[in-house]
Amino acid sequence: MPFPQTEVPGRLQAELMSRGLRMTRQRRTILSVVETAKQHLDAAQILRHARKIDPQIDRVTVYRTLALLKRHGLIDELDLMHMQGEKHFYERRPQRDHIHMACLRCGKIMEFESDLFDRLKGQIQRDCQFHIVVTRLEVGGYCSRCRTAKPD
Amino acid sequence: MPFPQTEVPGRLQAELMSRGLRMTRQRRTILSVVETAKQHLDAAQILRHARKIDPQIDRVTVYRTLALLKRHGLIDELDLMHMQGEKHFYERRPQRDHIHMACLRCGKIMEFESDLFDRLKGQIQRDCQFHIVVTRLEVGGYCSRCRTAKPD
DNA sequence: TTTCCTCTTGCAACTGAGTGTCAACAGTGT
DNA sequence: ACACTGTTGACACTCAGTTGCAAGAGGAAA
Repeated sequence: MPFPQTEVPGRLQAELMSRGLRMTRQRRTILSVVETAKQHLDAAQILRHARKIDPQIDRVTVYRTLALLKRHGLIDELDLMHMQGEKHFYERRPQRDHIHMACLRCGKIMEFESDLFDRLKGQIQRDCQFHIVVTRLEVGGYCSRCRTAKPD
Repeated sequence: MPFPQTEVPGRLQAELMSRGLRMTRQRRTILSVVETAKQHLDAAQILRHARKIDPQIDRVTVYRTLALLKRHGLIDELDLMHMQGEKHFYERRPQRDHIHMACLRCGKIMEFESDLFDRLKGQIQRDCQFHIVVTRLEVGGYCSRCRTAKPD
């Protein structure tokens, strides 16, 4: 996911405010959690982190804030190939889309940017006359470490 | 999704039997539903269709059979950008992977095959030394009919 | 600073997809 | 037909996410 250090802290908050949305104590908390996350977090993990800062925060507020951020295109929702049940994971939307690769053996999530991916998106827009808002490319398989000993 | 008419009827059943799995009445029913589906169906829809053929069939059996087919790589599971809640949709695994495009306005699902997509997968395998088992590329946006009048 | 409007929150109850357990059942090879 | 073993159906359960509503809190205007 985008390195926290390459991002301006408070960017999500600034974006929401510039859109005229109310900046509440709870939203600030949840935004800071999402913004400083070092892995992909699901809603329950975001709630746990947020409660370390503000123990009163409710899980409903987390869901609502994530929905808000998603609606405004500020975060992306990932499934990570449903490797850990049906939960969804979240990450700040990066400058450039990337691919998520999930190792079916060790569970590691890897990310990959590619010109071909960018070109593929361009082809879709042109050939299908489809205006792309969001993309999600997830790949399941075996990472270099696990591929030599893959199951069944 | 792959046109039913281009597929050998009973292919899924033949595949499962060749893998030494028991061919029960219920499995035959569910397989035929999946094989002849004309759109992407979720588990509940597959159950409903299956019950028209065999009213005794239980939803647990549908879930178990879908899991079996998925485990054997005979069907793919789709999220279709979570446009209709959290349900998952299923389709026979086609010869060649394709991209799913979901119109955020009218809900239409379109499919697209692309050499660039095939090349991208090759690049991932090479550059990341990642052995790909399954891919899912879903795109959300606005189709040609809806793009002129897209919301907010 | 205080007021007031409106949006947001927390709570509780709910929904709906999917899972685990276990006794009864039914394929399949002999 | 038998017996072994994998499969099914019923039921209760889990867990992510949603809804409705009264109370609370931004923040713009006075």
